[in-house]
Amino acid sequence: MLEFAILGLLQQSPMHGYELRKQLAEVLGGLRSISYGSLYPALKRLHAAGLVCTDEPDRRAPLPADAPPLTGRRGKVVYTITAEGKERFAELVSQAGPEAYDDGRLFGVHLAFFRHTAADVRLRILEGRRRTVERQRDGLRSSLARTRERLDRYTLELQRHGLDSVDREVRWLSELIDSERRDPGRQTGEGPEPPSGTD
Amino acid sequence: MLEFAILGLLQQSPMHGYELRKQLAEVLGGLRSISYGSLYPALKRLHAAGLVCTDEPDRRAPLPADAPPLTGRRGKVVYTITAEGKERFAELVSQAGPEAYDDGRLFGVHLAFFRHTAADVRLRILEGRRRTVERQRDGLRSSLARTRERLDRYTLELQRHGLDSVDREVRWLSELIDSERRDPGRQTGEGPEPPSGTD
DNA sequence: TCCCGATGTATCGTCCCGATACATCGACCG
DNA sequence: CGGTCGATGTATCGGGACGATACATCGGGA
Repeated sequence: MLEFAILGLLQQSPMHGYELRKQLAEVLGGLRSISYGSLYPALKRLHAAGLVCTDEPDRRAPLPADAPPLTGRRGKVVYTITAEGKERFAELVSQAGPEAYDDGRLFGVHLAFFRHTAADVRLRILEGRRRTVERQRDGLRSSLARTRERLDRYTLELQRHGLDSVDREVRWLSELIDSERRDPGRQTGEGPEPPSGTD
Repeated sequence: MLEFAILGLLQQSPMHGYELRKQLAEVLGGLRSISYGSLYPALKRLHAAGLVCTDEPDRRAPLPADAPPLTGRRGKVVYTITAEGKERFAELVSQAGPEAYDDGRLFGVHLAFFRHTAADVRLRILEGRRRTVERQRDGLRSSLARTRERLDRYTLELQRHGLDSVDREVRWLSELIDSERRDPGRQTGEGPEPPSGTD
């Protein structure tokens, strides 16, 4: 998930971890920002996989355990996406497996990079997500109907509010889907499928 | 968090892990259910801490690494809360530190056990949560105002929807708080503070 | 009878998080 | 001129939660 988001951001321009985190928070909807404990390991994984590279020479690897803990100049590290990284990102964008629908955050990241996504894949993702949320809504609704008498006021309120939220999300997704259907080619931008290519 | 929820459920009646998971999903708002990878380690921690006990004799500990992987009868295990567990739960309920407000799930669990919670603590928790969500809302709102022109339609929609959600949550909390203020002693039930005790 | 799905317990590797430590830089102030 | 304070910036650690998976039991239908 995080890797996907990082690749998407680095595709736009090279960045520091710090900056990356801020952009990430912005893209993710502002409410939940990513922690450094997630970000740096993710960057390390991406670097190890050759999907990003750094301008930092090699001050990273050596450092034996007995050295005083990193009291050498620790400069900024700018991360840049590689050609493999771009390939991988395009792959992730176009595949959009069903796991993208269950996790709201992964869906959010996908949505944030929709301008890199082909119109048919966009529709697939939106509908998949709607299906997931609809299932949640139905489960919640029947659970609420089943347990209406057994539960106290607070639990009931919590479930009512939750049901209202998912219900609104379904409607929101439906609006997005409708608008997508009305005007499929809206702003694909730089997707891997130019509109002239009819496969 | 999970420990808190488990103790709260076991307080009502002893249960299997499987059953516990279903109840948990119900209490948590139905949308996100807990996985066994969380549940069983949590039960193990609680058992190690002496907060719950099992009816299972001791088929658990031995089993050296070279034995064929657990081909002995593995029966159901009923977990029961201990006296220490009840104490701990009452402690967690009444303390309700500020960390309860940041995490929506922890807040949800607290809310689900509000009938075990004293009225003043209830109010404190609700207001703390509202403050957290208000901050989220304000941050999101200003971020949206700042970036309105730079972002594409999809990201904007995502943020608009997110803002709408937190806004609704604030209003929902405000209604709960108002109703709580109007009628503080509503249904404390079995809280550790009987209404006659004026401290 | 035999298999299949629901029930049920348990672990593994992985991801993510909060807390923390450490380092650099500019600004403001004495 | 120097000091410190907050923003910027990199990095790790322990722990919690998750998905996937394995294993076991039991009832019912082909």
